[in-house]
Amino acid sequence: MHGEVRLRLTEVEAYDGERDPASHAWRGRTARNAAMFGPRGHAYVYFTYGMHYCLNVVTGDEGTASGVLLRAGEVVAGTEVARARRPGAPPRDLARGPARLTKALGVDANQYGVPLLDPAGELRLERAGDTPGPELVSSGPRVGVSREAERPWRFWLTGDPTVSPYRPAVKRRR
DNA sequence: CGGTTGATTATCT
DNA sequence: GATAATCAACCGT
Repeated sequence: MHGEVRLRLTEVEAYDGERDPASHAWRGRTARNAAMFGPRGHAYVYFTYGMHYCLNVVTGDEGTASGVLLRAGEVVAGTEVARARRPGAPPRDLARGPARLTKALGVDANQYGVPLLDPAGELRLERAGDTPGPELVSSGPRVGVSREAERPWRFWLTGDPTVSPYRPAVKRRR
Protein backbone atom coordinates (compact mmCIF):
# COMPACT_ATOMS: atom_id res chain seq x y z
CA MET A 1 0.00 0.00 0.00
CA HIS A 2 0.97 3.64 -0.44
CA GLY A 3 -0.80 6.28 1.63
CA GLU A 4 -4.54 5.66 1.37
CA VAL A 5 -4.36 3.33 -1.58
CA ARG A 6 -4.17 -0.37 -0.77
CA LEU A 7 -3.72 -3.10 -3.34
CA ARG A 8 -4.18 -6.84 -3.33
CA LEU A 9 -1.44 -8.11 -5.62
CA THR A 10 -2.66 -10.39 -8.39
CA GLU A 11 0.31 -10.64 -10.73
CA VAL A 12 4.10 -10.55 -10.34
CA GLU A 13 7.18 -11.40 -12.38
CA ALA A 14 10.60 -12.59 -11.19
CA TYR A 15 14.08 -11.57 -12.32
CA ASP A 16 17.20 -13.45 -11.34
CA GLY A 17 19.88 -10.79 -10.99
CA GLU A 18 23.03 -10.97 -13.05
CA ARG A 19 22.34 -14.53 -14.23
CA ASP A 20 19.14 -13.53 -16.01
CA PRO A 21 19.46 -12.05 -19.52
CA ALA A 22 16.08 -10.35 -19.14
CA SER A 23 17.06 -8.61 -15.91
CA HIS A 24 18.17 -5.00 -15.71
CA ALA A 25 21.04 -6.29 -13.58
CA TRP A 26 22.31 -8.60 -16.33
CA ARG A 27 25.24 -6.40 -17.31
CA GLY A 28 26.23 -5.70 -13.76
CA ARG A 29 25.73 -2.82 -11.42
CA THR A 30 24.93 0.64 -12.82
CA ALA A 31 23.54 3.84 -11.37
CA ARG A 32 20.06 2.88 -12.54
CA ASN A 33 19.89 -0.61 -11.06
CA ALA A 34 21.91 0.03 -7.90
CA ALA A 35 18.89 -0.58 -5.66
CA MET A 36 18.61 -4.16 -6.96
CA PHE A 37 21.98 -4.89 -5.43
CA GLY A 38 20.89 -3.46 -2.10
CA PRO A 39 19.21 -5.20 0.83
CA ARG A 40 16.06 -7.25 0.27
CA GLY A 41 12.69 -5.73 0.97
CA HIS A 42 13.53 -2.39 -0.58
CA ALA A 43 11.99 -0.79 -3.67
CA TYR A 44 13.61 -0.75 -7.09
CA VAL A 45 11.75 1.80 -9.21
CA TYR A 46 12.70 2.32 -12.84
CA PHE A 47 11.56 4.68 -15.56
CA THR A 48 10.93 3.29 -19.04
CA TYR A 49 9.43 4.05 -22.46
CA GLY A 50 9.99 7.72 -21.76
CA MET A 51 6.93 7.97 -19.52
CA HIS A 52 6.29 5.02 -17.22
CA TYR A 53 7.48 3.95 -13.79
CA CYS A 54 7.53 0.34 -12.62
CA LEU A 55 7.97 -0.99 -9.07
CA ASN A 56 10.04 -3.99 -7.99
CA VAL A 57 10.65 -5.58 -4.62
CA VAL A 58 14.29 -6.49 -4.09
CA THR A 59 14.33 -10.14 -2.98
CA GLY A 60 17.95 -11.27 -2.92
CA ASP A 61 20.70 -10.80 -0.39
CA GLU A 62 22.74 -7.65 -0.65
CA GLY A 63 24.89 -7.90 -3.77
CA THR A 64 22.60 -10.44 -5.45
CA ALA A 65 20.30 -8.19 -7.53
CA SER A 66 17.22 -10.41 -7.71
CA GLY A 67 13.82 -8.81 -7.71
CA VAL A 68 10.11 -9.18 -8.33
CA LEU A 69 8.20 -6.80 -10.60
CA LEU A 70 4.73 -5.97 -9.29
CA ARG A 71 2.64 -6.24 -12.45
CA ALA A 72 -0.97 -5.89 -11.31
CA GLY A 73 -3.30 -5.69 -8.36
CA GLU A 74 -6.84 -5.08 -7.26
CA VAL A 75 -7.51 -1.78 -5.49
CA VAL A 76 -9.13 -2.69 -2.15
CA ALA A 77 -8.92 0.69 -0.41
CA GLY A 78 -8.43 4.28 -1.46
CA THR A 79 -10.33 3.75 -4.69
CA GLU A 80 -11.22 7.43 -4.87
CA VAL A 81 -7.58 8.49 -4.81
CA ALA A 82 -6.56 5.86 -7.33
CA ARG A 83 -9.39 6.86 -9.65
CA ALA A 84 -8.34 10.50 -9.45
CA ARG A 85 -4.86 9.49 -10.61
CA ARG A 86 -6.23 7.43 -13.52
CA PRO A 87 -9.27 9.35 -14.74
CA GLY A 88 -11.57 7.37 -16.98
CA ALA A 89 -10.16 3.96 -16.11
CA PRO A 90 -12.67 1.24 -15.27
CA PRO A 91 -12.27 0.03 -11.65
CA ARG A 92 -10.67 -3.27 -12.57
CA ASP A 93 -8.09 -1.51 -14.78
CA LEU A 94 -6.88 0.89 -12.07
CA ALA A 95 -3.75 -1.17 -11.34
CA ARG A 96 -3.95 -3.72 -14.18
CA GLY A 97 -0.40 -3.52 -15.53
CA PRO A 98 2.97 -2.51 -14.05
CA ALA A 99 2.88 1.14 -15.07
CA ARG A 100 -0.81 1.50 -14.25
CA LEU A 101 -0.07 0.06 -10.82
CA THR A 102 2.54 2.71 -10.01
CA LYS A 103 0.26 5.43 -11.36
CA ALA A 104 -2.64 4.29 -9.19
CA LEU A 105 -0.39 4.05 -6.13
CA GLY A 106 1.35 7.35 -6.81
CA VAL A 107 4.79 5.74 -6.99
CA ASP A 108 7.60 7.40 -8.92
CA ALA A 109 11.34 8.10 -8.62
CA ASN A 110 10.78 9.50 -5.13
CA GLN A 111 10.30 5.95 -3.87
CA TYR A 112 13.58 4.67 -5.33
CA GLY A 113 15.28 2.46 -2.74
CA VAL A 114 12.83 2.99 0.10
CA PRO A 115 12.30 0.11 2.56
CA LEU A 116 9.00 -1.73 2.01
CA LEU A 117 8.87 -3.80 5.18
CA ASP A 118 8.92 -0.90 7.64
CA PRO A 119 5.45 -0.78 9.26
CA ALA A 120 5.77 3.01 9.51
CA GLY A 121 6.65 3.47 5.83
CA GLU A 122 4.30 5.32 3.47
CA LEU A 123 4.92 2.70 0.79
CA ARG A 124 4.92 -0.78 2.20
CA LEU A 125 4.30 -4.44 1.56
CA GLU A 126 2.13 -6.38 3.99
CA ARG A 127 0.99 -9.95 4.28
CA ALA A 128 -2.79 -10.12 4.20
CA GLY A 129 -4.22 -13.57 4.78
CA ASP A 130 -2.83 -16.91 3.70
CA THR A 131 -0.49 -17.42 0.80
CA PRO A 132 -2.59 -18.76 -2.10
CA GLY A 133 -1.92 -22.40 -2.86
CA PRO A 134 -0.70 -23.69 -6.22
CA GLU A 135 -4.26 -24.49 -7.28
CA LEU A 136 -4.99 -20.76 -7.37
CA VAL A 137 -1.80 -19.61 -9.04
CA SER A 138 -0.83 -19.86 -12.69
CA SER A 139 2.58 -19.23 -14.24
CA GLY A 140 3.82 -18.51 -17.72
CA PRO A 141 6.25 -16.54 -19.89
CA ARG A 142 7.28 -13.08 -18.84
CA VAL A 143 5.87 -10.10 -20.69
CA GLY A 144 7.71 -7.61 -22.86
CA VAL A 145 11.11 -9.25 -22.58
CA SER A 146 12.82 -10.41 -25.77
CA ARG A 147 15.42 -12.68 -24.19
CA GLU A 148 14.65 -15.78 -22.16
CA ALA A 149 10.97 -14.95 -22.44
CA GLU A 150 10.23 -18.66 -22.19
CA ARG A 151 11.16 -18.78 -18.50
CA PRO A 152 7.75 -19.24 -16.85
CA TRP A 153 8.45 -16.66 -14.19
CA ARG A 154 5.29 -14.61 -14.36
CA PHE A 155 2.82 -15.65 -11.69
CA TRP A 156 -0.79 -14.63 -11.37
CA LEU A 157 -4.01 -15.54 -9.57
CA THR A 158 -5.88 -17.84 -11.91
CA GLY A 159 -8.92 -16.21 -13.43
CA ASP A 160 -8.57 -12.90 -11.61
CA PRO A 161 -9.97 -10.06 -13.76
CA THR A 162 -7.31 -7.58 -12.64
CA VAL A 163 -4.45 -9.62 -14.13
CA SER A 164 -2.96 -7.79 -17.11
CA PRO A 165 -3.77 -9.14 -20.60
CA TYR A 166 -0.94 -11.30 -21.92
CA ARG A 167 1.08 -9.72 -24.68
CA PRO A 168 3.93 -11.80 -26.09
CA ALA A 169 7.22 -9.97 -26.58
CA VAL A 170 7.70 -8.94 -30.18
CA LYS A 171 10.49 -7.15 -31.94
CA ARG A 172 9.61 -3.55 -32.63
CA ARG A 173 9.89 -2.16 -36.12
CA ARG A 174 10.92 1.34 -36.92
C1' DC B 1 -13.23 -7.58 -31.19
C1' DG B 2 -7.83 -7.70 -32.57
C1' DG B 3 -3.80 -5.52 -34.60
C1' DT B 4 -0.98 -1.31 -35.14
C1' DT B 5 1.19 2.96 -33.74
C1' DG B 6 2.73 7.24 -31.48
C1' DA B 7 4.28 9.11 -27.14
C1' DT B 8 8.77 10.51 -25.00
C1' DT B 9 13.38 10.01 -22.49
C1' DA B 10 16.94 7.65 -19.45
C1' DT B 11 20.22 4.49 -20.22
C1' DC B 12 23.43 1.78 -22.47
C1' DT B 13 26.23 0.52 -26.75
C1' DG C 1 21.95 6.00 -32.19
C1' DA C 2 18.91 2.33 -30.63
C1' DT C 3 16.29 0.31 -27.39
C1' DA C 4 13.05 -0.32 -23.58
C1' DA C 5 10.19 -5.46 -17.72
C1' DT C 6 4.37 0.07 -21.40
C1' DC C 7 0.00 2.31 -22.33
C1' DA C 8 -3.85 4.44 -24.73
C1' DA C 9 -5.72 5.77 -28.87
C1' DC C 10 -6.91 4.62 -33.27
C1' DC C 11 -7.73 1.84 -37.01
C1' DG C 12 -10.32 -2.10 -39.81
C1' DT C 13 -13.31 -6.09 -39.35
